[in-house]
Amino acid sequence: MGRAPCCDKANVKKGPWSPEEDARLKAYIEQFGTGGNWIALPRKIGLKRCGKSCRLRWLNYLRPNIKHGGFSEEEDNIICSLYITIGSRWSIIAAQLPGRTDNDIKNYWNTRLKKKLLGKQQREQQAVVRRIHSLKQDFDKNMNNAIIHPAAVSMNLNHDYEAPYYPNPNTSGQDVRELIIKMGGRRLVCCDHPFELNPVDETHQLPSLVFESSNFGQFSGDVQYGMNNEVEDPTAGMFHGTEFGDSLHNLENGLEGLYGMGSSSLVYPPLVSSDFEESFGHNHNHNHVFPQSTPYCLQ
DNA sequence: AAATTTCGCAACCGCACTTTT
DNA sequence: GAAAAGTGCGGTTGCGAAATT
Repeated sequence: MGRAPCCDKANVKKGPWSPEEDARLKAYIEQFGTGGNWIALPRKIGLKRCGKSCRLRWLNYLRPNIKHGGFSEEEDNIICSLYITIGSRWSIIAAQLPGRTDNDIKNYWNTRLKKKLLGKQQREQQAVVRRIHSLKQDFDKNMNNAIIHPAAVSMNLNHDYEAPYYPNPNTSGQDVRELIIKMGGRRLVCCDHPFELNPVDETHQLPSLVFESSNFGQFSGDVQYGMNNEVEDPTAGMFHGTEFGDSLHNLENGLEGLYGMGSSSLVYPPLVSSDFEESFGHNHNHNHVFPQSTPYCLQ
């Protein structure tokens, strides 16, 4: 047996509200409140409307101090940051913006803000690619021919993205640290399984630098077996410690303290705020590129 | 100027959850 | 504890307005 309908659908008016209906609903609620029962409300005031429809009309349009349209830059930024953090939980987002309704924010996001953010991210992406390219050139010059790993070349990358950069195993942690600072701490990934990492994942961001223990082992394998995929198992040459262990150790030391976390698993910048972290938790999965988490700013 | 397409938004729908009986 | 009633939420729809062809 299905659920009983909340009202007699056949005898209920649908569609836009007339000014008379608005006035009647508003006057009643202002004088008597909702009485804690939306279903009974339309009968009491002689409206041929579903109780849910009355509730929606009141919450989204008639109640006092509602703002419509004219979203400020600050509101845009709050919505974007929260959407990135918690997704389409419009009621929670609306609770952060006095006078805004979840419906309004949802509509605004779907029709305008999403496009605005997307356009901004594309522009940023292009700027970052250009900047990183020039930084890499500097870095290469300074670091005595640091390598771009052949695995990065073999990744079928869209031309909009820059291949991940695998630092020379002899690079010191301090040098890497300086490079990261220059890059503004963006899109950094350390992971244990680089070949499982989809470079253009759900964040649509490619890590600029891939640091992980096996980079060094793989480099060793290339040295040992050649650079042209002669090695059947790309992870065959991986190893830890020994001759490349020191540079890995240096690298991790260089990263530690920079973002409050440094390990061979994942490095990412701080979250939007500690409040969000408290409220919604955060993902520590390995192989997961954490979205850039500084507040979005659309100016 | 007319026809067509796209956009913006109010309102509806269905479902999950909570409260009441 | 179960069923019914009520509430709240997110996704979707439909329609008028604006933009484009």
